[in-house]
Amino acid sequence: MKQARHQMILELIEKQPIDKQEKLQEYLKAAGFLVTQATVSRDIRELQLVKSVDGNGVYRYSVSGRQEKQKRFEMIFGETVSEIDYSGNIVMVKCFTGMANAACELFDTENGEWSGVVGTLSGDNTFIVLMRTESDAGLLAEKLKKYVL
Amino acid sequence: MKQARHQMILELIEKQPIDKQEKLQEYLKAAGFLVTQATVSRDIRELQLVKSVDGNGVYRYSVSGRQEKQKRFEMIFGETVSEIDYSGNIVMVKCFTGMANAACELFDTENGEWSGVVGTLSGDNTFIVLMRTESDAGLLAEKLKKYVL
DNA sequence: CCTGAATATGAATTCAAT
DNA sequence: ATTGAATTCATATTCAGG
Repeated sequence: MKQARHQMILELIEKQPIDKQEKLQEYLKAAGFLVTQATVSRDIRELQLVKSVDGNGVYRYSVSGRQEKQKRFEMIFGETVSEIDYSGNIVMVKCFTGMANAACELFDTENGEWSGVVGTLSGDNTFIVLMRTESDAGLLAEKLKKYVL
Repeated sequence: MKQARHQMILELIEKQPIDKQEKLQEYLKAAGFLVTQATVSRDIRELQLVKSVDGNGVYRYSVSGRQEKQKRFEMIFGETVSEIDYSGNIVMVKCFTGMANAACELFDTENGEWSGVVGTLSGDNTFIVLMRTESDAGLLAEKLKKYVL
């Protein structure tokens, strides 16, 4: 139940500006989800939504910047990277031809997420990540593998 | 007064997690700004801060994703681009040597901000933006010029 | 664990004053 | 235009029950 409701909430808040939980609650009711404001409050926390203010002075719930960034990363990384491996303290990221630069830039902009990164170097088909230690390399490789489709 | 207070608020919320306006109010008092919760509420709206939730379940006020993205764009674009011009429906963005790809990628990721963009093409020192119409090109050039230092 | 009802807490707004 | 005091409104939490 909760799963589906969360999904619906995400859809609802991106379609129209919703400025209060009560309103969201109504939309949910219309979609067949009978819940109280208390539940909506919890859902909003769990989904890490934020009540932001849009230019003028209009409040609306929306997904956080972090989440958008993360989603974007997952999507693009998955579409450009074909394989991850590592040896010693170097992680090798194999990409579809010509995609390595883009993938590498993407990886770089996402810095702050990764720890132990010394630097990156990109060719056409592959980029490498030089890590502080071998164990850092292993951990990073594991993490990145999750994004490969 | 308000200007300085806004600045202080931005500094305060990034130093420590602040989960309610009352707490922000106290920090402000410590910094010599005597205001009420009502004013803090207004400041927060004017600064477009959001109350977000960080991984665990900890609320904190922070600057919105949009703002961060915008700041980042201004900073990098200003540091990589040297000159903007246009002719017909093409905008030419001259960059410091070797920077064009990065600047162009940055421009692309900021899509949604620009209207009338057909596509981009990057060399080493320059990238071009093909626009729908000549007037689109003029408008974009004007906008982008503001970011050149 | 998930939820609702009631409640407590937090935040926005109104109204008046400057 | 900016603010504070009081108020209303919105949201988080508590507590109980499934």
